[in-house]
Amino acid sequence: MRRKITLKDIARELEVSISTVSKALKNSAEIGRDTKEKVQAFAKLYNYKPNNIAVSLKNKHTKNIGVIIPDIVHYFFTTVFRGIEKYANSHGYNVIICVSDESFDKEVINMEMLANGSIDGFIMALSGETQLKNDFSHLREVTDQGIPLVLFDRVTDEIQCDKVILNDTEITHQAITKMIKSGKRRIGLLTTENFFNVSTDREAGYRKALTDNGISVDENLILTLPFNEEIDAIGPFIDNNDIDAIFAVNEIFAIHAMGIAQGKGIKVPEEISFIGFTDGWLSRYASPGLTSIAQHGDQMGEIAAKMLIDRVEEELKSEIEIPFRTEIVKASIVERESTIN
Amino acid sequence: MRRKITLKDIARELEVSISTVSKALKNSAEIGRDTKEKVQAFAKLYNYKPNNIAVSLKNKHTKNIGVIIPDIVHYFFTTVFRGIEKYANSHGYNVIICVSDESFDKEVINMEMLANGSIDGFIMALSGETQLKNDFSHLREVTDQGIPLVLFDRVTDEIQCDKVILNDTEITHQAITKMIKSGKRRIGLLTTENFFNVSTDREAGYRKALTDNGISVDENLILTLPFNEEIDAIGPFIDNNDIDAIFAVNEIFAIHAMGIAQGKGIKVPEEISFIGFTDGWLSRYASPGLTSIAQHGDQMGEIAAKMLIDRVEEELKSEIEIPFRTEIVKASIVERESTIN
DNA sequence: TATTAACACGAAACCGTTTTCGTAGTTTTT
DNA sequence: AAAAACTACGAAAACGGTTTCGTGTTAATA
Repeated sequence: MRRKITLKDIARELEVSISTVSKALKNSAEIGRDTKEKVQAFAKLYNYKPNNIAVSLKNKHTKNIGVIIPDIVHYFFTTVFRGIEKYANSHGYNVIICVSDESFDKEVINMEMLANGSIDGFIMALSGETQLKNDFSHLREVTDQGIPLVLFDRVTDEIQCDKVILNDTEITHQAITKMIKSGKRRIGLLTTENFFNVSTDREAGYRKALTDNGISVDENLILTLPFNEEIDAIGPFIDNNDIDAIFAVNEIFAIHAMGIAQGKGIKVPEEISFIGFTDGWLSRYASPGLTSIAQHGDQMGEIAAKMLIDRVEEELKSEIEIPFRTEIVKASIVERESTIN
Repeated sequence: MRRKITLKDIARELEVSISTVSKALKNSAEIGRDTKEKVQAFAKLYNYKPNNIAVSLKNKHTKNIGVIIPDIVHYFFTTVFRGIEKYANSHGYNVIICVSDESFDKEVINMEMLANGSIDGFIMALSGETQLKNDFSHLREVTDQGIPLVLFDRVTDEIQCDKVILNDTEITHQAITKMIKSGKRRIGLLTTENFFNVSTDREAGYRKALTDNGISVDENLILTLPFNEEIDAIGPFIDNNDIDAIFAVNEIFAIHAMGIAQGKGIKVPEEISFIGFTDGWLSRYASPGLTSIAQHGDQMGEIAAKMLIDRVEEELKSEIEIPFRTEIVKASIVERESTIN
């Protein structure tokens, strides 16, 4: 079991000083040709790699970024994560990921674990509980310390930082308009408790699309489903409201509702059509295929990672403050067979 | 922008030495009551938290574990990850995750990035390319350095380390036997190139189940689908072979095949039944629901994390070598409507 | 009262780097 | 030939902790 070789080992072996070795390996002009070659050859031979931890301690930055998301077994978040990881890795950064599990406490604990030197900055989407409690002191704690933070998707106006969001309202407006254009009038909305900023935004798009098209909003057509998977309400909801289309704020609700409708023998999309948020595996492989809103998670992740890393590296070299930005990713509608084209 | 406070700051402010502060905060018996209380109060007031990096450098372990998986937008891997993260977090460890994207090179690069002090050990599933090339030198590199490694699911006999695997052969045997018991005789197998150990094992279970039940294996009933999503072959495969059941080594293949069969108007499960590996969202929300093999990813992840952390912490306190173990997780069959009960 | 033990704390080494600064020895300049 | 300027390298501080060991004070023992 070969132990890792250090600068000190090389220095001792080659009878030069540690500083000489360090400089030689960095190709410093201070060091003579022969010494450089000797050191570099030796280092290569013994496969020397600098110890990341020591470098981090010295340089005061770790090349790690912390990601905190509410859930990992979730299509959208995994695609965002993939985008983050891709961008980060190609820029020499590693990603430490923590799952808050929609819990405020876990979110706080995870942030505290990472905020003590482990990472150069955070990328996160707020947990459900955090949005519900409306308590962001842990975020402020972190930004006050000068640790860069990028929020994505589940964001808040309470915190001044970089953000990446989707044009939720707009894309919902488009989707609902599309349904109306295809002749639908009694369009149901399946949504979650509106402490989620995204639910609120999507509902706003829904309402505006209806009124813009001269249809008054029937509150009975808006079904708020609880946090857990309590979805028995969908059946009666469809039956009692003469519904001819359903827009759902997530894939699961949409697929579920479509399954229930099909079970009742209602024809999709002629009698009832469906659109759901998140263009994931379920939408793709449902039968009929589910028309859905592609959130371009990979793109959101890459943008978030770029914003964060740009800020981290800017802060290293200059003292000028970069203003906070909010980038908006444009969603798109992926048409499949659950809607009338 | 308050900077983080250090031991040195506290020492200066309280006019004691750094070592006294350090000991006081650790409640060392060496330090007097009054001094301890003074230091602890001050530390609490200014929210002192030790710098992780400095502690890591000193202690030579980081409380980080590295996870390398081939894909993140993938139900099974995310559940394993969730298990790892849960166990690790509750034991004070953070998880750095890298995605190899089924690429040998990325796997190597990721391992090298992390193997230089960033982590105390690895948990990984081999990339497709690695299994194809059969080149595990990067793993050996790491184990030779004494860095603990746990392989899960996609493993290899070439490397001596802890492993967590599924009883692939056995559960496939059970599933196929179940199909036979329900009257099926022409059972198709949808599989991938057999450089994946899991594909090989599952195929072995398939073959054995048939012969054990007195059915000879018809090689035409085994369809090997390529790495990408080239699945046009499924339609003709069903048509030409008088197939009455299909077992697929993953969820996507199964769902796809079921969709194609339904498109042809073949009745599921009466005329053709389906079982797929991975009990994910697709299986749950397909219509009819897909009978599937639950791999208990959370459990695999927790076991892997426990094996790794146990080994890391054992190595800290004693020099005795723990023998390598292979834990086998028992899959189970989740029955839904795509099979005859 | 002299000796020993217990107590409370500080100095310093150490983890593995990076980086500033000082200085022999050599070369160039005048 | 003396002064100035390079060249090539080493010593040492620093990053922020942990830990060993030494020591001055006080309390207990003989």
